[in-house]
Amino acid sequence: MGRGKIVIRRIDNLTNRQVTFSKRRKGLIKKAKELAILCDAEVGLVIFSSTGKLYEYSSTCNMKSLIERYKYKEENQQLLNPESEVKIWQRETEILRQQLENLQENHRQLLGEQLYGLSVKDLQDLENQLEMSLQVVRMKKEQILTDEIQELKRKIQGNLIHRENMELYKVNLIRQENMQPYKKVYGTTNVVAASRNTFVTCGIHSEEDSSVPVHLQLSQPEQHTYETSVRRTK
Amino acid sequence: MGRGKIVIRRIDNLTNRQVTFSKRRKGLIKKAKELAILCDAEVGLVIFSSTGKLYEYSSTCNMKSLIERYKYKEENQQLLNPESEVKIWQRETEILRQQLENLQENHRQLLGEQLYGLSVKDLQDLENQLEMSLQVVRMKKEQILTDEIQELKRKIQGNLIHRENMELYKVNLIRQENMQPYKKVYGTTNVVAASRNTFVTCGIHSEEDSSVPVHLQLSQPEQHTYETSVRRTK
DNA sequence: ACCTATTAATAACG
DNA sequence: TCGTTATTAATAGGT
Repeated sequence: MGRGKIVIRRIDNLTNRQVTFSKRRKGLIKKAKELAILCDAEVGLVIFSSTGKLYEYSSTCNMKSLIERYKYKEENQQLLNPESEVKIWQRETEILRQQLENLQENHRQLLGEQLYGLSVKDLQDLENQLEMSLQVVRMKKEQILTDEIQELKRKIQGNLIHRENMELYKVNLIRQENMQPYKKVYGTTNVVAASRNTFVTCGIHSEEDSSVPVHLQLSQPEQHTYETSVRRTK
Repeated sequence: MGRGKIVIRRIDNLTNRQVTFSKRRKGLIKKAKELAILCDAEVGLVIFSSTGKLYEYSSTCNMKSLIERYKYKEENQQLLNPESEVKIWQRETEILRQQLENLQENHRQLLGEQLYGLSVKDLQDLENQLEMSLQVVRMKKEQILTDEIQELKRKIQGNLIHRENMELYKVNLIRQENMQPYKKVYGTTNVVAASRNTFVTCGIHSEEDSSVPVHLQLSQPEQHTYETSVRRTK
C-alpha cells in the first residue's frame, strides 16, 4: 500500500529502513489500540528497533501487569509462585476499582452532578451527549407510540366492522317491524369514526410525555458514555 | 477500510465483535511480522480476548526472552537481579548458536551438501533459489561486461584516433609499417570477466553486500529461517 | 514532515 | 470460520 508494491524482506537501505520503521511502528501501535477498543481486548506490544531502542504499547495502564497475566496463562498452573498470583489478583482488583470509579464519575456527570472540575469543552461535550441521548430517547419513544397506535387502529377497525355487522343485523330485524330509514345508523357510524380520530390526534401529543418511560434509557448515546467509561478502565 | 467507515468504539454486537476481533487480530499480527522483517526489529505482541483467551506473536522464537529483555530495559540498571541478567546472556548465546546453526545448514545446502532431509518441495525451492541466484549473477556479470566493453570501445576509439594520427604521422614519415588489430585487448578483457564471474557465482551477491559473503543464503524460502534467527539476536 | 498514487486491510454481507 | 467486494486506511516513494 504505497506508491509501489514491496516484498516483505529486510530493507537494505538504512535510511529507508528507519523511515519505514517509524511509519509502520506508528501504524502497528494504532492498530493495536483499535483492536483493544473495538473488541474489548487486552493488548500488549513491545518493539525493539534494530538499534535496541524500546517502544511499547499496552492497553492496560501498565505493561507489567499484562506480562504477569501472560506468564500466568503461559506457565499455566505449573510454576505459579505465590508472588505472581498475588500480583494478578491485586491487578484484577485495581482494574475493577478503576472501572467503578470512572463509571461513577461519568454517571454523576450525566446526572448533572459533580461538574466542578470540567472545562468548557468538557461541558459542551457533555451537553452534546445529553442532547443526543435525548433525541434518541424521543425517537425511540415515538416509534413505540406509533406502533401502539397502529395496533390500536387495527383493533378498532375490527371492532367497528363487528359493530357494523351487529347494527346491520339489528336493523334488519327492526326493519321488519317499523320501516325506518338508515340515517341513524350512518350517523352513529360517522360519529364513532370522528370521535376516534379526535381521540387519536389527542393521543399523539398527550401520551408522548407519559407512559413507557422504563425502556427509554436503552438508547444509543447513553450507552456510548457508559461503554466508553468501561473501556477506559481496561 | 470496509464497506463503511466505523468509529473506534467498542462494538456492541457480540457476533460482530468476535468476527472483527478475529480479523483484526490476524491483521495486527501480520503487521507485527512485517515490521520485524522489514526493519530488522524485535517485536512481541500479546492479545487477550475479552473472554480471556490468549493470542501471541513474537519475532523471536520465545516470548520469554523478549520479556526478559523488556524488563531489563525497563527496570534499567535499577532492579536488575543477577537472575535476570543471567537469563539475558543465556538467551543471547542461545540465539547466536541457533543463528550459526541455521546459517551453516543453509550454506551447505546452497553448496549442494547435506540435502538428505529435504522434501521435494524443499529441493524445488532450493533449485528455484539457485536458478534465481544464477540469473541475477549472470545479469550482473553481463552488465559489467557491457560496461567494460563500452569503456574499452571508447578508449580504443580515442586510442585509434590517436594512433591514426600517429600512424598518419608515421606513415607520412615511414610508409612501410603495417597496423596491428586489437584482438589481444578484447581477449584479455573477456578472460578477466569470466574468471571473476565464476568467483561470484559462489558468492551470489558478494559485490552488493560486500564483505559479508554469508548473506548468500538469504534467498526467499530459506531466508525465512535465517532472517528469523537473525532477528532473534537483536 | 508532508503529499498522493497505490496497495492492503477490512466492514458488511452471504 | 470462510469467501467476496466495495470502501476506507496505510504507506512507499518523492519532495
